[in-house]
Parts: sequence; structure tokens; C-alpha cells
Amino acid sequence: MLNLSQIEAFIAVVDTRGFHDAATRLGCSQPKVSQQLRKLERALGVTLIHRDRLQSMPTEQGVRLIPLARSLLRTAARAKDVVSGHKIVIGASSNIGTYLLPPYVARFSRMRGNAVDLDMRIAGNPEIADAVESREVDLALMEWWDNRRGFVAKRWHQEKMLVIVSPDHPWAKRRSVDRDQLFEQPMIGGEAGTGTSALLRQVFGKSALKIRVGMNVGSTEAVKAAVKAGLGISLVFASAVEEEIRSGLLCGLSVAGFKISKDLFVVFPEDLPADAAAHQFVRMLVKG
Amino acid sequence: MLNLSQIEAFIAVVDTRGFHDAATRLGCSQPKVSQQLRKLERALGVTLIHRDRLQSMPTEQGVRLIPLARSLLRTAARAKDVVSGHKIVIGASSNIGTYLLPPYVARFSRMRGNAVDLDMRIAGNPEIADAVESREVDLALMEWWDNRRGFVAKRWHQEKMLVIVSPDHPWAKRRSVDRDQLFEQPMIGGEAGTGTSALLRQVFGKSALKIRVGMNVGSTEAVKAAVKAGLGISLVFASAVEEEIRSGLLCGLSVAGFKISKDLFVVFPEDLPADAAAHQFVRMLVKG
DNA sequence: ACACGTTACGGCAACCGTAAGGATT
DNA sequence: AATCCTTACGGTTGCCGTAACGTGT
Repeated sequence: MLNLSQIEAFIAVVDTRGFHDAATRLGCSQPKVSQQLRKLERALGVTLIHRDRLQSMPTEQGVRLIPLARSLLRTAARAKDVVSGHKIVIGASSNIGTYLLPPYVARFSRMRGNAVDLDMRIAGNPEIADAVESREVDLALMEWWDNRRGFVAKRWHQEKMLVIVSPDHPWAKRRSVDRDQLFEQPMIGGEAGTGTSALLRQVFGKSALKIRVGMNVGSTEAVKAAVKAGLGISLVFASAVEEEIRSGLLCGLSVAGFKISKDLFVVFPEDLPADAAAHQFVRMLVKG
Repeated sequence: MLNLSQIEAFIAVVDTRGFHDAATRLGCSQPKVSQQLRKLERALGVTLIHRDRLQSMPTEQGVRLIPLARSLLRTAARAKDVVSGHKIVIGASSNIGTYLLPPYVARFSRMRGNAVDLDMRIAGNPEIADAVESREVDLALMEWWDNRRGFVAKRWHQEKMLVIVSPDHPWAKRRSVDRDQLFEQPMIGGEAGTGTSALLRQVFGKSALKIRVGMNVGSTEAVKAAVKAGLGISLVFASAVEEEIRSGLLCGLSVAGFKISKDLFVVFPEDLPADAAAHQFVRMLVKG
């Protein structure tokens, strides 16, 4: 049977790129790290770390192990909180976690006082999907969910999406833009795996295929910066640009004749007990 | 640091509702289970199992731990497959892959949860032979194997072969046909390289040479369609025509005085590790 | 008395830190 | 020589199976 302290040693070596530093971080002797690694490698039947004088690097197989290893450690670390039931971890995709979640968390904390210790994990939508599946988080607020077995997904919010342009853009003074005009402009893409292209197909049908994504900058903050700099236009959460639109740093437009909004889901395990704190959070979301 | 074998013991007790049965399942002594549980409970600072004379049940905290514990075990079990990077790929000749394999795959998936990523490759018998030799597939289910070096072939199934005719055929009402009558009719041939002609020689000896193959249509689905259309008779897997015979679309006959059945083999590399997921699949096939 | 879990004990393997060894620059 | 990992060694720990011991039916 695999041993978590071996996994911990492996991750320490990966992070510090050295056995000695890994030992320091773990607070143990360096030969112990060597031994743990060797055992793990024998158990798995592969070399995980390429030892090098300058820096020890994971092998190809080691790289494949890393995400699984981190997941194991995070899940194991949660065991204490889970049995106590007093601490819950909420996962959220970047956009949701950044622009929508904070007020809910504040409200929940006020409701429950400090009876419940609340933690958030914000990451990309695909990472959060894995995190809820492996129980690293108790529930997840997501932009897109792929119906994995054993989980419930409920729609809890419908977020309006806005086309944004810089104040120098020809459309800056307009309130809306025609579909065909929109398609002519290349768009700046944000976070991957959030289902935005699926949403566009849903709204515009086949003609959505005409949309060109000129750049993909990975995060909404980066999208906003790129649009402000006049690099192009984009489509983002209304909540994400509320501030900039009010202060005139960005201009938000709708698409004439279309209502573009994204359904947001809360996802949790089917077997989440109804009296768990996490379940109360879900009810708060879905009701109000 | 949490220990996975403690978690394993916990889950075993939860599943079997008893320390003794848990020990049996884990293949260890019962006091060991007690000890593991006590350690886990001390580590988490709570009682996880309510010991009872009749059945041991998880406490409220224990219940909360269950999903996380199962997740940990599943993830840990995946480690080996993940580093290997090889999801299991099962090769199968068309007939086997189409008519026999699916229930086995379903059963294996249930056994192993989603811990193993299973893929199938269905192609002609010769193609599958090459695929297993070049390690494109981890194991192959075949109708015929030419004893290439470095591989093990085990018989895992004996499939009954039926003569099939259309419901309009003079033999339609009969349950069996004489050998000599069979030889008079030209047969429709199916997939090449499946060893059917060798099988016929084995069953009928030299007289099998009298068999004439009037058409060769390449696949069993095509054979069935041709026979239904009254183009001739054929000899196919009983499993392949079960449905049609039940519904009267085809009639199946045996050959009087002969038992025609084809041995099916599972083929895999000699050096396939005994603990590889693919090897477990082989064991499942050969045992049950 | 029986069924089931806990406690006690002892042998043995595994762990882990110190110290020495190797390899590479 | 210096650095970094591996190997060697020995004391200690703790694991685990057998056996004895509660405890409730």
C-alpha cells in the first residue's frame, strides 16, 4: 500500500528541486528522503526523479504523478476538518471566486457566526472540477460541469455577459452591437474550460463558429487589461467589469436581439449529508 | 501523517460492519484492524466507529469521513496506472469485441470503479495480432493466435458456432443438419483470418475441403444480412445471432453428430506484471 | 457458552539519524 | 575541494500475529 509520507517526500523534492532542501522542508534527515523516494519508485516500478548534481527534476512519469500526489495530500489534509464538520472548503472557478463569491461567504459567516470555519479555493474551472471530485473541496461553484457521476449540480445564478471594448473603440458610445458586427471582430479569450464557447454556440447557433479568438490570455484580469489597452474586444461577466464601466475605463455592450447570460452551477457530492455545513451553504445559494 | 492502510481498515469495517470480517477481507489479523482504527481515531481526535456486539456502525463523524476515505483509496490505487501512462487498451477481434466483450468490460469497470481507464480496440483478428505484438494493446481477445514468441495465450472461452439460414430456407424448421447436406451448400464467409477454416478442418477432417465458400463478405454483420436475404447459409458465433434467432429473423442449426465450437484466447506479453491492471483483466476472464 | 472486540506480549522488520562513500564539477 | 545523493550501520520504534482477557447476549 502506498504511503502518504512517501508522496509528501516526492512533492517536497519536486518543489525544492533537491533532496537536501526537501529534507529541510520536511524537518528530517536527507537520507530519509532518499529512502522514501526509492520506496515510492520501487512501489510504482518507475523512476520518478531524475537525480542531477545541479537540480533534481521529475521524470516524465514523475510529472504524471504530481497532480495526483498533490490531490492525495490535499485530500488527506482535509480529513480532520471533514470529520469535525466545522470547516468547509468552497471551490470556485476564478471568475466566480473573484467577482461573485465574496459577498456570499460574508453572508454565510454572519449567519453562522464563527461556528463554521470557511475556506475558499479559487482555480480554473477544470481544476475545481477535479477538486470537488476528489473531495478536496466540499462544494464547487462552477461555470461548466461535465456531469460526473455521484455529484449533483444545481443552477444557482444566471450571470449576464457583456461585450467589452476600450473607451477609444468605435463602439464605445453605443449600448449594443449587432451580431454580425460582433463576428467581424476577433475576440480575446479568457480562462479556458469555462464553457464560454459552448455558450456562444448555444446563443448564436452554428454562426458562432465564425467567431475568431485572436488571443487567449488566460484570466479575466488579463482580458480586461488587454481590452483597456485596445488590443481587442471580449465577452466577460457583467460583475467582472462593473467597476470599470462605472468609472469609464471600459465600455460594456449587449448584443442586439440576444440575451447572453451564463448559468452558474453549484456542484456537490450526492452523499453530502443534509445537515452538513456545506449543505447549508448550498441551500443559501439556491434559495436566495 | 495519515496512513492509507488505516483508511483502508476503516472502509473495510464500514463495508463489512464488523472488525472480524474486515480483517478477513484485508487478509490480516483482527487485532490489527482494531489497532489501525484506534490510531486513525486518535489521529483525527474522534470516534469513527461505534462498536456494537451485533454490528459496528460508523459514527456521525465516521459517516462524514467515508466519501473522503473512498476517494483517497481510489486515487491511491490509480497512482500506478497514472505513472505508467498506459490506460489499459484491450484489443479484440470484431466478433469478440462486438458480441462478447462488452459485459466483461462493464464488469471490470464495476470491480475497479473508475480507477482504471479502459479502452477497446476492435479490428480484424490479424490486425489485433499485430497490435498486441507491438504493444499497442495491453492484451488481446482473439479467435486465432499464431504463437508468436514472447506472448502467452490462454483459452478463456469456448464459443458455440451455429449454422444459420434464413426463415425461408428449407432447413428453417429443423434443429440440426447432416454433415453431407451442409457440404452441398456453399457458405458465406465472414471475417478473414479468424481461423474458421482451420476449425472446420479440425472438426470434419479432410472432408472439410469439400466446403465451398461462395461469397466472402468480411464481417459477421454482413454475413447475417446476406443470410437473411436468402443468399446462402453461414457458420457464426452463437452469441452473434442470439437476438435474431429469438425474434425469428434467422434460424440456427447444429450439425448432427458434431460439436462445433471455437476456442477463444486471451493473449498478452509474457512480461506483463502480475499486478498490472491488464493482468487483473486476464485473471477475471480466465477465472470466471 | 459464544461471538466479538480489546489488551498483552514477544519477535522481527522497518524506520531514521549519524557517518562514511561516490560521483561530478 | 565542494556539493549532492547514496550506502552502511546501529539503536530504537512500532508493527503484527498469537494468545489471553473482557463483555454482552
